[in-house]
Amino acid sequence: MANQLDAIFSALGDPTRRAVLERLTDEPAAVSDLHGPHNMALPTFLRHLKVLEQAGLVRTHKTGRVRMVHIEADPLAQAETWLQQQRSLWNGRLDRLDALVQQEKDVKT
Amino acid sequence: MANQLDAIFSALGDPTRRAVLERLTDEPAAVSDLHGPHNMALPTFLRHLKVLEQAGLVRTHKTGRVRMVHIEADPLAQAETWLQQQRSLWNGRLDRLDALVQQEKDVKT
DNA sequence: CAATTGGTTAGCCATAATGCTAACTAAATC
DNA sequence: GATTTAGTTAGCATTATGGCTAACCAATTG
Repeated sequence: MANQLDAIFSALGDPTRRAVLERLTDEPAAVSDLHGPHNMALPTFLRHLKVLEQAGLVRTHKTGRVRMVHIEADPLAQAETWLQQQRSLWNGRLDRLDALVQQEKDVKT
Repeated sequence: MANQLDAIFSALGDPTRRAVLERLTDEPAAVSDLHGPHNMALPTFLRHLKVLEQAGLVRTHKTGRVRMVHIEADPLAQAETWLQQQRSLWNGRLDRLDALVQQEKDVKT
């Protein structure tokens, strides 16, 4: 995937993965704990985790036989920034439209 | 796809589609104009547009033989809201951690 | 040290996504 | 009315994604 944003947004485009992130905003958790509520085989679930990890959205470290997973705020912020930029450009456009309308009004009076 | 967010985030997870949206924040455009800068066959590009449309990110209407495409702000806002919620929960958690640390300090003094 | 627990690896299958070309329709223009 | 232009539809090939089972390793626990 070319862009970092590709990986981030793609990762977010799956309900299982978003649910994992939602859970992780609360506190870090072990792989099995995260797996618990999701009705799928563990290896399948593990691959979702790997997608999140490769997008940089979570990090993990293993101690003993337990792997702990914690959320990483930065990539979420990146995604948010892109969206905000779109909105601000969009708003800028609306402002310019507004200005045009004003101009029209001014001409007519 | 279960959730609306699935469709939105998945659609955003592709550089061509994000580029189209970036272009459309400026002003609406015809299909061919949008296609111009992208090095792919028109039918392929059309399918990207369809993905954006099904996610509600753009709307189109055809007049004569030209189909105009314009951006739709709402779904972008939805995505942004989800990200903001995650961040605010995350911040809440940091605040609680902070409180714990403070408590520790207080106990020690 | 045997059994359990937590996680991992490998391999398979089905479906969806992304790219293409070829052939077509319908509107605009010459 | 013939030609060009804008878009559409159909069909094909390749790769990515999301699910599974089976077999395995390594750390705990009994």
